Amino acid sequence: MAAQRQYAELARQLTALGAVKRGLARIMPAECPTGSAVVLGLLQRHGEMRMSRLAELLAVDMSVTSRHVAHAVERGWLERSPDPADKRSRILRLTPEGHGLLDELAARTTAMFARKLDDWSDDEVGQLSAMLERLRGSFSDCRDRQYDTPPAGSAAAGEASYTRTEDLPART
Amino acid sequence: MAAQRQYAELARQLTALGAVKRGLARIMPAECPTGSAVVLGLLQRHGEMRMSRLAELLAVDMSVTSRHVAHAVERGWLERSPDPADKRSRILRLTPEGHGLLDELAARTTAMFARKLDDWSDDEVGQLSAMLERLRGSFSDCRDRQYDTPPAGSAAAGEASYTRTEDLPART
DNA sequence: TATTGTTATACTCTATAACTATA
DNA sequence: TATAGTTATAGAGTATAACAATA
Repeated sequence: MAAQRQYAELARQLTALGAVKRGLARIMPAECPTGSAVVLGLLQRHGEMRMSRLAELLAVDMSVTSRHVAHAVERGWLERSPDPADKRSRILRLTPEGHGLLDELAARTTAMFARKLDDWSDDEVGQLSAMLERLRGSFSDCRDRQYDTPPAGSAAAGEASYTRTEDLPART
Repeated sequence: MAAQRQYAELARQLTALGAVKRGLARIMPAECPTGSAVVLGLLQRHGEMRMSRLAELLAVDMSVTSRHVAHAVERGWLERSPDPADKRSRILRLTPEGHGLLDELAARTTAMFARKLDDWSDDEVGQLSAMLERLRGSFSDCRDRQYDTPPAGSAAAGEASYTRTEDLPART
């Protein structure tokens, strides 16, 4: 539990991160907006998966995911094959072109960070990543219930995943 | 200087921050998008100023700043008075309504963070803010010069402020 | 001629809602 | 009836370019 001033400061820092994100956006290769890059990155990290799983990892609505994926498919970076187990679903998989683009992306981001963060130690970069990871976790946890008494043995902050905005618990 | 893997991880964490920012966006009062909130916050923190200075603090193009300000002026949260020293400029100043909205905003963000980050210590929140501040600094520094030899006594990373995209040093 | 600020246009990311196909 | 995914539409944030007024 921190003081109000600290929360205000954190909010300011977070909303001011736009410049950093635009810095990342500027180094994207042609035809590849950040959205595509993130999709490819998740497929690289987690392997092939279905749309719904990807939407979950992206933490955006599935309609958004669908568009990002369509963009990448049109450019040959990934393919959608039918899921034999469920004909409604499609399996997403990186193509060789997708892997190639990922290599290019890694090279560019590394070059940029190496330049911008040349006075950051290995450890400091790691600490920032870790804190951001934790921050994301704290926000996606279901700490939204402003109901006073969480059911007895409460696992209130347990697993909960939504791939669609409608599935979210009521906002107020 | 960190390893490539760490840079990739940092890039991932940064691009995945959307969910957190949307969390903040959701608690905004009616008619008040995050853009307005940030503008008001900067005026509260730094006092009255001109458009160009605000654009600099926001780190966005002045055309964007102009729209955010117009939105806030239309709703009575701030006023634009002519600058006696330069008839091209306008001085921005918070109105009482603007101050009132800022109070409301502070209350809402505090409530949200207190709920979401209830297991973060005061110190941890402070550390994250500090690292984000430093990150922003590292990115706005003019470390973009990929020209090999910075002029002798180089103050290459010195003061540099742009309020307009056109004013930026060539991108490649 | 350069600078301050505004406006018009376009692009990216996102959500909501309506729809199709399958379970 | 519910779920997986797509598409159409709209809103927020941003940049670029053209413009007006002033320096």
